[in-house]
Amino acid sequence: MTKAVKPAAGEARHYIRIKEQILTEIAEGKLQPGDRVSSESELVAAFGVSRMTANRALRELMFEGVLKRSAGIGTFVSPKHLDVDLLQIRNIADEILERGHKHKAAIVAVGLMKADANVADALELTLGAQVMHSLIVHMENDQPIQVEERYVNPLVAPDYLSTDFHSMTPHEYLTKVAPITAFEHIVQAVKPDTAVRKYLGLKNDYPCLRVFRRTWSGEAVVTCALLYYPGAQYRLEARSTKGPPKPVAILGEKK
Amino acid sequence: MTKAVKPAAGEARHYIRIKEQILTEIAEGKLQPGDRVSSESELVAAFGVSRMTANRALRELMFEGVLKRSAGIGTFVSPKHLDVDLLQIRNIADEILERGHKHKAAIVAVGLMKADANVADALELTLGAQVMHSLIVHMENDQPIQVEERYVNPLVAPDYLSTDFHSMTPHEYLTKVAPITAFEHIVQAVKPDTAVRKYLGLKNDYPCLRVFRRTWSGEAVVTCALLYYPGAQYRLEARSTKGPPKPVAILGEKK
DNA sequence: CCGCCCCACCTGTATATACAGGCTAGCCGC
DNA sequence: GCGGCTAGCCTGTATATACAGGTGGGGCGG
Repeated sequence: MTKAVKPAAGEARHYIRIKEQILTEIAEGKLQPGDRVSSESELVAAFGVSRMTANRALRELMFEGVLKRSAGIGTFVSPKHLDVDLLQIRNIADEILERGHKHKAAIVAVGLMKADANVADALELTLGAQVMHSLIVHMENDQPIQVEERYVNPLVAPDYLSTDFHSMTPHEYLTKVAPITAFEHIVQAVKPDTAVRKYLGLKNDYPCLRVFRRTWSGEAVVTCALLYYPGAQYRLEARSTKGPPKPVAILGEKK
Repeated sequence: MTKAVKPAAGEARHYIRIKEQILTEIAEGKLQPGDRVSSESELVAAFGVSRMTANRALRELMFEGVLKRSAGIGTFVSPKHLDVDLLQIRNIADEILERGHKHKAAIVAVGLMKADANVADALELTLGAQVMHSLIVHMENDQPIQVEERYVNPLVAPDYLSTDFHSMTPHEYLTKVAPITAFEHIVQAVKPDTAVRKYLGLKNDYPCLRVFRRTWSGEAVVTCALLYYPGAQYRLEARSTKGPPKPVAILGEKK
């Protein structure tokens, strides 16, 4: 018995190394949804850890929705759920990176403009006030997956326009400048207009989720954004006091 | 040392009992946000379990956002259990009545059926278990505005099928029988299939919001519903501490 | 050939123990 | 009086071990 010792200082914890390896293999496609993952005892042999450590790695990945486990059978990769959101606003770049893919932003337009009635209303500014505007297409592995049109309140984030959106998403920048204290989402199914179709490379009648999102920081509206997701899912959950938020079953296009 | 033994058959697992007690004390207000929770070794003494078991209970509650922990200091109740009140599920009949319109339900199908894989998974029942099913079209001023296909867990609401859905919506009945403690929504933009198109009287390529909703009452899944809304909006908001989420501007099909 | 039982493998839970490292209060020496 | 050291409490991680209960396959007996 090799009496496996604590990881040397600076090394990642054992259970984290196991989680990372499994996540890597999923990201690289070596493990596909539905595939069987190494059992606890196989991980014990492979990593030289105790079963409790392997158990913890797998159990946490189950909590996180990555794996499904059932006693007597084994551990399996969950069906991919690209959930756009879960009650907190997530950064699309992070989500893409978590899936092990490459994020790129194509900047279509950035500049100043005068608020029309809709924009002024949404940002709670007066008609004709100067607002900042950006139109960005987010790509996952060079495939467009989100059109983001954003209007920003210059009183809250005056330096917005000088951000390098290739290295930092608008959302990332704004949450750094002004932490979100409230948000509002309005979700609709729409037929995208020709411009959006072009950006996303969609056929004519492909339905899109359109999310209209406003965020506040204290009393002020920071920004409103129009987000178009082709065929995406938009997920949220909540619980009142206890209650178990369980993983996800999709209940597909039944029959 | 009392050589604490496995819990007797039927009893809840030790770590679950600890979690439940803490959650109960939070629910009853004995523990307020920011309060210090018993340390692992105090729980060891109080429950007669090993520290690993107490650790698991606290760690999972941290994962679930209920507690915050920091080494050397202790474990504390997290501020704010996200504002679920704002995210309440509303009854479509009430909404229609609030708009001053007339609500009517057209009952397409009601009955028992065996759960297929998708339904069993969603309701957390075994494959082939009997579930109750209903398919209802909701009308606003005789215009169809929602298709509601619902699967109900008979263990929770055995009398579901004998409800008169003309005078009470399924949702209304179910919330009376089993108060909701958690829910999950998955929203997608879809092209509805021919059946749904027929019920809603839609043209071919009209995009629809499809909401897949599950609700829990305690540990049990009460129901899962597939809701189709033609061109509807689906709105949610939340705030973290204060922050004013104001009414809505739509920022329509701009340009 | 069919059915039943048992065994091998898997996860779920629990225990006792150990070492690490963060944090704080209090003591002790200068 | 003040600064530094230490003891004690706390969480974080890891190990070896044990028993439970679900699942499926193979072998054996009728």
